[in-house]
Amino acid sequence: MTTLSDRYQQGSHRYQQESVKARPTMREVASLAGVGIKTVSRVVNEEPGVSEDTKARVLQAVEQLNYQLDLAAGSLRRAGRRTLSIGLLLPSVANPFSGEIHRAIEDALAKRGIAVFAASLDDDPEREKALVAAFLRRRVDGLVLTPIASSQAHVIPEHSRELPVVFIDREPTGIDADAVVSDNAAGAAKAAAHLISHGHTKLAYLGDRTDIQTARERFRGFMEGISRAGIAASLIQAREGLHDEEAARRAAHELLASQDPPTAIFSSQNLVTFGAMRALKELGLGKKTALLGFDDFALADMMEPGITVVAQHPERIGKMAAERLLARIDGDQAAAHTYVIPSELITRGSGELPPPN
Amino acid sequence: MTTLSDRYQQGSHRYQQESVKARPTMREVASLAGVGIKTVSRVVNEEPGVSEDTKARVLQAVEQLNYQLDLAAGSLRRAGRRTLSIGLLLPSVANPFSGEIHRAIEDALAKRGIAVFAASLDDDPEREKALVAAFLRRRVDGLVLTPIASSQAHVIPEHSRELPVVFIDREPTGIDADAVVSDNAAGAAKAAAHLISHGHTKLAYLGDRTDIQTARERFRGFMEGISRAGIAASLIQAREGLHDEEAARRAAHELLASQDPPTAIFSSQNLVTFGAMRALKELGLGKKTALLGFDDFALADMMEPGITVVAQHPERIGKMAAERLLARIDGDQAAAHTYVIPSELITRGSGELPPPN
DNA sequence: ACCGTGCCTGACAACGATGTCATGTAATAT
DNA sequence: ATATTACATGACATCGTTGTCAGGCACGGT
Repeated sequence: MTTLSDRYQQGSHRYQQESVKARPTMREVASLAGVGIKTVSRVVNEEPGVSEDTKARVLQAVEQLNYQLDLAAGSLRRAGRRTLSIGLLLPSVANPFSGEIHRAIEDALAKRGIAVFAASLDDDPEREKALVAAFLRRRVDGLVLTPIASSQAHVIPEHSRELPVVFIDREPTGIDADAVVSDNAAGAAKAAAHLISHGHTKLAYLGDRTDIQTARERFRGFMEGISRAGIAASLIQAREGLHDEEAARRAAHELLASQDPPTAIFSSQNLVTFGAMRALKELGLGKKTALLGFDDFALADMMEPGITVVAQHPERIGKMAAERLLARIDGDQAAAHTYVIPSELITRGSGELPPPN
Repeated sequence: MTTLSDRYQQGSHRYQQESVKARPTMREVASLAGVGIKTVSRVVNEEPGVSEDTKARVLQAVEQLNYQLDLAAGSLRRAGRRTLSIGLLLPSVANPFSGEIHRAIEDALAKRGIAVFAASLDDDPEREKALVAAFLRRRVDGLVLTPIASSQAHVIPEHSRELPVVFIDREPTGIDADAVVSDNAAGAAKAAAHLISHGHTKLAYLGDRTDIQTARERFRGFMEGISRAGIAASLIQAREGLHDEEAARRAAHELLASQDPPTAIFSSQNLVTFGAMRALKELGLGKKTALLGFDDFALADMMEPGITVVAQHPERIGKMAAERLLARIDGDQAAAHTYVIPSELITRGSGELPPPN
């Protein structure tokens, strides 16, 4: 039944029977302070209705024993069974774009004392399902996730539909929930228009795997930008399904070394942009063929020439996702909505190179 | 008493009283399967001693109700009170170096079904203390943390000394625990030797804040490398306390624009390297003054010239930290030990530029 | 027949906290 | 003086699970 096992092998951990006293419980604090256990609960949770006097006594006992509330135990009984934790599912925690989103979410939730479980999906639908299940078993108060499976309908089980979920980066399918995404199509269209405005007509499109929704959106937007400018789609050379740097490098290399090479390249994603940069460098075309990438990256301005990009705003995506999630946790019952964070064209040189006359 | 509040404002979340049935409990599964609750527990935890027959019946009920075990509730009673979660404290989850460590740890712990709470410290001792406390309240099974406070003695409360903790990147102070670090001093010495072997004698050292242990180690190692090569320390221009790119840029700019500029620069950290690269570019010295940075980074090989670095191995640090943590969780009582992950010099051009003759 | 010996199984208490509710006490209104 | 109200407090059941332990049953050996 379990695809990824979620148990815990019984270890041989022995208790240390030394002088170290065990973590104190609320009961012990209560008896030290000479009050009832419920009063301690009120004090540590800053609930009203405790006299200053008693409160001081309790806090003193807390201090003395170095008492730490057990949130997990409390959540068992707490209204709404809140655990003060949420699950965050990213393509990979090692991915800098994801990292920025993660950070924005952490900051927004820290104010409310909510901790974040993070996990990496690797664009694998199996993992998506298994990790969502793992977080559900931990009774997280909400989920922020980058969907990958073709439908999220079976990812979130029936009885958990009331669980607040916000999708990021990509819109979900088969389920009705908030989403926060970049304006992928509009951004790509903007890129096309920019290259065209610099005189290019022979454009190349390098795209990611087509099972990724954003990749499809960017392709669609790019082609719309092309057609709006009155350029024949037949002039466009498109290569899709490029999921890593090496594949992108090869594809770019082939295109550029062909009879009739494109004069400008649009790459739909970071790794693809890197691959294209490599190919351009290999062929000595870095300062001749225009390049415009989707996604900003560190040191883009330090390249020769600087790389022009359509930048997304991961920190705004993260912040918005956290806000929506909090609103849902607080009971917002409004209809699901997709929030679009506008992208921004940042010119740095590579996208402004003119075509050879 | 609480510096960073860790409570949860009572929301106005209303329960949906619709047809959606609540999350099922073990008791419900038991009664559907016609068995005792403990038997269900045995089955879902894959404990031995249940007949195939009963097991099948239970699994069928689990399936039918879409039952999900509540790990938090279980951990209340479970031996050793394991929560199957750990806390990870990084400089920032948005930092790519931290991201790679994070990923390695996640992968190593996922096999055991352990989830990771991640949080960012921003090199702030206050946050370190508050976040450790927050994780302690969640009864994590262990902690992996990048220490920042001058002593960790008061960060980990007395009664939690048995809690498995592994420090990464920097060694802890005032507490006896495992640590996994890079060979900072040796790596920096290697860098010094490398630059010297290419004929440089007028070297500059650009370093981070001196309250950061690794920064001090790298400085120490660098100066040792210098003196081992028989070069007078007076020939070295050192600037420390550079914590961001802009400060590093300014410092590098000043040094390079002085009367007697260095012919080679060693930068002790990523952001410092970026600042130095900027200064070199501004002054048109990118292909004249040698540069060698501590820490590898994306696109280092795409620069003109490629940037030579002493690369750390974040994925190995993360893996080792996770392994040590698991060992401690499983009861390993061996004396605390610091594991050193060797760094690696990667030559790409910038570090091999000769001094002007 | 009788008694161990395993193997399955479930009743029950307990984990550490919070929600409910009753109680006690002091302050205010009548 | 008595009734009313407000506040402070703690006893108790309870959240969903796991550890303990005792009981029932079938089997084989005597």
